[in-house]
Amino acid sequence: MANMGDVAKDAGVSKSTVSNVFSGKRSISEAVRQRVLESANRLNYRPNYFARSMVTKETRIIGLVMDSRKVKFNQYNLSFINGVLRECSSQGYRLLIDTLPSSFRNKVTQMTSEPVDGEIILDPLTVDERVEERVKSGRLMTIIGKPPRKYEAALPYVNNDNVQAAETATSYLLELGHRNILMINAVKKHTVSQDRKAGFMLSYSKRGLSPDEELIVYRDDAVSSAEFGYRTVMKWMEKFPDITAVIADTDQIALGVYRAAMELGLSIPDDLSVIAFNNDTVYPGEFHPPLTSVELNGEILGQEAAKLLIEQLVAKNKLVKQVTIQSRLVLRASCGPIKQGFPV
Amino acid sequence: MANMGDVAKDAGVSKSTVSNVFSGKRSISEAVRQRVLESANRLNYRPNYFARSMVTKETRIIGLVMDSRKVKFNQYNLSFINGVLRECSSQGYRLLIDTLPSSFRNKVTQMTSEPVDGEIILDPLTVDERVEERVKSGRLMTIIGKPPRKYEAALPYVNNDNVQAAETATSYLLELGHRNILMINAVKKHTVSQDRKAGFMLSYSKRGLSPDEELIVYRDDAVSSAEFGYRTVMKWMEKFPDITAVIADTDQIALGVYRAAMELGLSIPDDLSVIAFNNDTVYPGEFHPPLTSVELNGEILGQEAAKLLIEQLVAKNKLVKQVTIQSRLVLRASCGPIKQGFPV
DNA sequence: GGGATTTACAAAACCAGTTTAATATGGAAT
DNA sequence: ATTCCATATTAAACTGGTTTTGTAAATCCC
Repeated sequence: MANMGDVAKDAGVSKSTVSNVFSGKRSISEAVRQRVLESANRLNYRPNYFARSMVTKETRIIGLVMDSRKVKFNQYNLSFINGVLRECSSQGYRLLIDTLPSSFRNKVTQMTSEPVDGEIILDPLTVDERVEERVKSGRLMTIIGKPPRKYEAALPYVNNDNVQAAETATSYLLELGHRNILMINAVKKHTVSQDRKAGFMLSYSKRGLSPDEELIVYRDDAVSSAEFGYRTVMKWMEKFPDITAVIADTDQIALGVYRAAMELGLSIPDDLSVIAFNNDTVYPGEFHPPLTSVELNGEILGQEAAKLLIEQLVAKNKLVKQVTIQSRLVLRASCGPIKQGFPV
Repeated sequence: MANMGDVAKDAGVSKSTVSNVFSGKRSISEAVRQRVLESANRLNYRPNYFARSMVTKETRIIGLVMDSRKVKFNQYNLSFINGVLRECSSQGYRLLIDTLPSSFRNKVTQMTSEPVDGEIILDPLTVDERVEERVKSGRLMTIIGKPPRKYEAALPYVNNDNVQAAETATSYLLELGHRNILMINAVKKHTVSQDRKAGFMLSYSKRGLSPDEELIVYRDDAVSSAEFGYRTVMKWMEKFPDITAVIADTDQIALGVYRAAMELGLSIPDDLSVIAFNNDTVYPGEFHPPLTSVELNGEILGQEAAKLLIEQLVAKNKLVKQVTIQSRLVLRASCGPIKQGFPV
């Protein structure tokens, strides 16, 4: 592979001239420019990515960091990624998926700086060592979701207003007369579950009510979403037969809820109302009856996160900015007023 | 940020000693090793990724190249990615998503070598400039799917046996007595559509039959999958009311087919049999009746592709290897024998 | 028309690592 | 005691770019 020196020699100019042709930083006469480009083309030369990055200290690569224990994107992550990707592509950044297990990364021989200008963190936890580590070494990042509380004021992030979202969903059901609402929440260690719980509680307390906290269930990430939704409803309905509504963490959970309802002979929405938080549904028309849901706009979140990060990268005077995307409740046909008359 | 020289000075050793501590290439006495590591830790030092890569000529990054016109992964791609990711993670490679539009990449000031050791190409086209370009500059790659014909013998790839898969699906329907089968094929310019067509035709011709070629429809990638499936069935059933079976490119297409069937008052499988090619279904239980499908194992394909690429990267004596993953027809409840008696 | 500024290019220093060649030390083998 | 060899360490060269500094020629300004 030809290098800059080879091209310089071939074109009969100095290395710095070739450099300036390719970086465009200093002016070069058109005649020389053409001669250099011609030589470069003949020698099939392109500037070495690393040599350049090493001295400019800029990689034009953004890292995407996910929970290091799982190495698998789900539907939920996919929407973020697509948003991030769109922004990266339009601003000329590449996206590096960071999945190396920390066991690997901590081996002395593997220990290196990360080849990125900044990173986007997915699925923040209430105590998150990925964040700790990056704060400590002063690396730039943006979080999708709410950061661990101790960094909430210090880090840029994009998030839905999850308290609000949960409150809206809960209030809708309360207004329909439901009182025993099963809340299938996100995984407990994820920050989002705290906000959802808060919104849920808030909605009750604003009406002078208080929910049975046993009806707040946290997802177990070892079980598949649909399966967890199914099992939870089957189990809880047995213990609390007066449940008349379910709020599900995702539409995939809701899928399991639907299946359980069918199996229990419960009609949706007559016997059971269902709402789900969701990103961009894959199969929007696949629920019968269509699923009432809180639209979370994952793709927008991803795009805004990338935008925010890149803004930080190019800014000289850093400032911590946080973006909130409002979600909205989309009414379809899976919720109805509570049945009057005798309980089942 | 501290560099190797700083650490060397702090630990009272030479730069090359520090280098060897971190690379593990030459032996260092335990006492010195500890001293260096301590200094490094105190100075919060880690070796610079680029400086190292520049001289070792190894990045331990794999590129994932998708169709540059679309900057969006679909469900179908997600399964590949997860497979690739799994392999990368276990072998210590990072994954770089390459989405920069060629308009960007071809600007002189943006022209650089790619910071990867090798690449995985998604959705190969019958004429594919991404492949051309990489072959010309001698870059290592592995393709998921069948390469353009002219490179079929020259490039490593992993693929399903798509001729076989299509033949199996078609034969199953022909054996059930169906003769007018609507084939909703992949996008025409994708190589996979050619193989699917071949298998479809082959199945007919083996029985001395020949299909109405008007019943082979190619997907339009401008329309969403489910929507395309829906529209196509609505349109074709009007023109060819004697269609009794549909083979769909993906399960998402099948979703649209189901919807169309419902709208037309056709019962599945009594009036219409449906088969889909699919990767890892997100909602396996979501079809009523459950969808008979050709399981394509996207995740395995992705993993094998990464394995194949990494194998190439570390091998001294290059050889072109191609991997075929057999798919299998999973019978569920969406196909049945053709109805006897009067046509509708 | 003479000084100031701009333009076009080159030489050398620099970025942060690795690799090579050279040297010192200690132990085993002859 | 001398040779041989393995181990441990270093100085210097090298990777392939960019940036700084320097300088000659061209253009600008009054």
